[in-house]
Amino acid sequence: MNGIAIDSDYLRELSKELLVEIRSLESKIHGMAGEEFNVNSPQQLSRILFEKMGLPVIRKTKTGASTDAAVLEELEKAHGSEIAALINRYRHLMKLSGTYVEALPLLVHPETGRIHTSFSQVVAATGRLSSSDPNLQNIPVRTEVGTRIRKAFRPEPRDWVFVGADYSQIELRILAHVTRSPVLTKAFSEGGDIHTETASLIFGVPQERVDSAMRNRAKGINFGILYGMGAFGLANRLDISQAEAKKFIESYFERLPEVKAFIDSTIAQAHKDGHVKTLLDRRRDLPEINSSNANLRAFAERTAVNTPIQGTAADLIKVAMIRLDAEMRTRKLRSRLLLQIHDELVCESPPDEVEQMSACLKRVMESALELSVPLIANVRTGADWSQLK
DNA sequence: GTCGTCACG
DNA sequence: ACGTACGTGACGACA
Repeated sequence: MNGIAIDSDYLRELSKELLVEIRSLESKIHGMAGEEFNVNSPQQLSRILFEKMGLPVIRKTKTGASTDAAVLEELEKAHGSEIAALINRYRHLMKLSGTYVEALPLLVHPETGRIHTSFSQVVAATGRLSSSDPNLQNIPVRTEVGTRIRKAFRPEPRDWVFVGADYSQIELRILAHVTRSPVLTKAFSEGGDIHTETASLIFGVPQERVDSAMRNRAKGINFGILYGMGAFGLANRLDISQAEAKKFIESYFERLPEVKAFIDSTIAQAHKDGHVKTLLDRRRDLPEINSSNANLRAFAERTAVNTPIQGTAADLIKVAMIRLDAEMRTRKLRSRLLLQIHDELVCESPPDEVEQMSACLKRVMESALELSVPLIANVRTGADWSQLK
């Protein structure tokens, strides 16, 4: 209903710049391939890389040899393929140009001058919202060009300010709550860095001795736990051997036995009930949890572990949104809630309401549910969306 | 319409 | 022996 304003002129300028680089990359790629072809066609690209240039096939898809970003990276690193790096950059720019820079200005509503996404409450099986036409929950953020796209989103009127708030480590805090793990609880209560803490624990070194590689591995495990990973998945994600990954996982469960117990009991309960529930009793049926097909069954078991966590986070932020709306009405604020991005809320406020909205967001989000660990919401303000990070 | 790919949490 | 981390939506190619 509210919609969010974008600077279309700025995006059109950005578009021109990106197209110049895309054309230049394209002709370099054609030059190295020795012929013109459609770089956007995985089929044609695959013929060039694996047949004409004789590069090794790294992984297969249903229909042929994979050319995804990880494959191209490997071709570059391990086989010295210069064309691979250019293709990855080309793909990146095409993606951002086609999906965002070109598309968004066409979606500005003629009467409101804003972009109006649709949020659905009934698509995602975990209880998350989903956003479409356009999806404003997947606006780029991880790269330099991504940041420049976020700059196009501006408060309107122009002297207003974006106020954004995101939950810190919401899913791991929920894991701490549902497992009652003393180790996780202590880490979150003392306010340290959870991945460093985890690394210290599973590698048996003091936190000051945890380097970035160790922290990264611990981070991989922490996320993997939430997704029901196995050793193979973790090994791939962290680019380590399966045996090594297995050791990390064993070490993790040895130090955090309550997490292991939660996973096992959740799966057992799912087999009994045919469904799992979130903290606020949202239910997800798992019709394939007792399937005789091992793949389907394993998938359902991972889902059984993930859904109570992801779904509780979804419940939690919905409670916060309802209370925020109530507060805004009570206080007769002119500020508007614009976006929800799973663990984050983005609002726009007139200058004289920024302080009040910031405090309100923080308080409402942090008190949405009383868990056994504190909830932390970090609030930021900015003159465009890129400044909220 | 399906596939491969890739953007986000 | 096998496939292999959860949840989404959108794009271009191709049939």
